[in-house]
Amino acid sequence: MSRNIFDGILTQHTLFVQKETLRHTHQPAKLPHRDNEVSELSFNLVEALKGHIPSNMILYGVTGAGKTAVTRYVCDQLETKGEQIGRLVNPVLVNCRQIDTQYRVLSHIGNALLEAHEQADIPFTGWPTDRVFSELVKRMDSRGGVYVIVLDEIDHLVKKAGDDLLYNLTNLNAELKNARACVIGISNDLKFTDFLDPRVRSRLGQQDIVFNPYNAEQLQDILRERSKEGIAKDAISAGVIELCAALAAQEHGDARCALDLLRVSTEKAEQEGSQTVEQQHVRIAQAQIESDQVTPVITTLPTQQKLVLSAVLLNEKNGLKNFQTGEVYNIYKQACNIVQQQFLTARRVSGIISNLDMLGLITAKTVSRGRYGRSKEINSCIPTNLDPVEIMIKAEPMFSEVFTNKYRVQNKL
DNA sequence: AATCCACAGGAAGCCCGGGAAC
DNA sequence: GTTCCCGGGCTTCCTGTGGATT
Repeated sequence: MSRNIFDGILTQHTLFVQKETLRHTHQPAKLPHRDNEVSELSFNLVEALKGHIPSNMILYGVTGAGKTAVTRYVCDQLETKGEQIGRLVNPVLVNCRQIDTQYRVLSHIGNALLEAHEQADIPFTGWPTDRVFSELVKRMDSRGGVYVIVLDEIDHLVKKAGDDLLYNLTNLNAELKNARACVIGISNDLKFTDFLDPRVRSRLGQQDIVFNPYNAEQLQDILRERSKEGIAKDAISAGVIELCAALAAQEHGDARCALDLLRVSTEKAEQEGSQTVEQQHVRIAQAQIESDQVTPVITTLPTQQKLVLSAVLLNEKNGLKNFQTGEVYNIYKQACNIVQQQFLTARRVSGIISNLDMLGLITAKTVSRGRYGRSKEINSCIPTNLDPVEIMIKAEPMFSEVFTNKYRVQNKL
């Protein structure tokens, strides 16, 4: 029998019992250090089980502080309890990072209300938005019950699409006859309500919960809890959990980051054929995660955005730092010439720079230089252990000419 | 106190590709 | 087919602005 390349790997000793439990998408049975938040949320949502309308809420907190996990946990329990006592409660979760326009959120909720065997029938485009809205109202009324609409990353939606949607959603109960609805917004940004119409703000923020970041000890508890289920007994050597927790605590207490670190460290140890996860594996994992996060973001950038980023990198390569928009724009135009691309207007490039900032590839801070104008201080902020130029050229081979000395790209003309 | 730089970033509108409805 | 919608990328035009310089 011929040897299959998977033979060796498949039978290799594994350190995982259940890898799923170490993913941040996994819904654990226990949520350590979030008892207060769970009870605050359920104290409000219990109204749904009584057939009343729960207050609208906003949950604040940095990424990986457990907002989404707590909400999903409470919603699951709520739905189950509702089934037991014969009250129809429908939680609908929407991630507004992917679903980020009014039309898309409404159609997503509308399609989520169908029975499992029915096909999604509100098209992703084509209808007028108000028709999607009235269809949604119709469906909610015909099914009845209480709807809990959870808008995750709501700040992202508001910054992009404004607050019309929130105005409509918080006003749903005026339209509904046979059903009831409440809205729960989840935000990373404490001040996002500044962008809201005052009416929406007062209706939405009836009750707020702030999730404080986890500290290192709390992160350790989370990791221990999950690894008990997910990783083989005694596979983790001393100090590993502590190290993962400490590194994640530096990253503003991000539990997601801590879990990723532990999972990838274990994967690394496994690949090495090691029987235990050591601290060195965590270091390797950390580098790996950084690279895995940044590389696809760069490679999937549209061409024009790649060119703008290249201009930033080129400036940096030439030893400059804190350069301003105009300098980037100049280099960008020359780079466009080299790769024979039409260049865009300064206004658009300014927008692209803001976008690259949001993606975390560069930092762009608006500063005033007095007489010398108001601009941005731009720097790339790609982890130093990565070579962004190499990633860029790999993704877009023709850009290599931009970075070579064959054509000397100069800063000032 | 007035000026003025070098932009920031909002608003409106164009064009395109997707689709629905008639 | 025609006419209507949505959304993304882009341009054009525009007003606004913090603080060094005059």
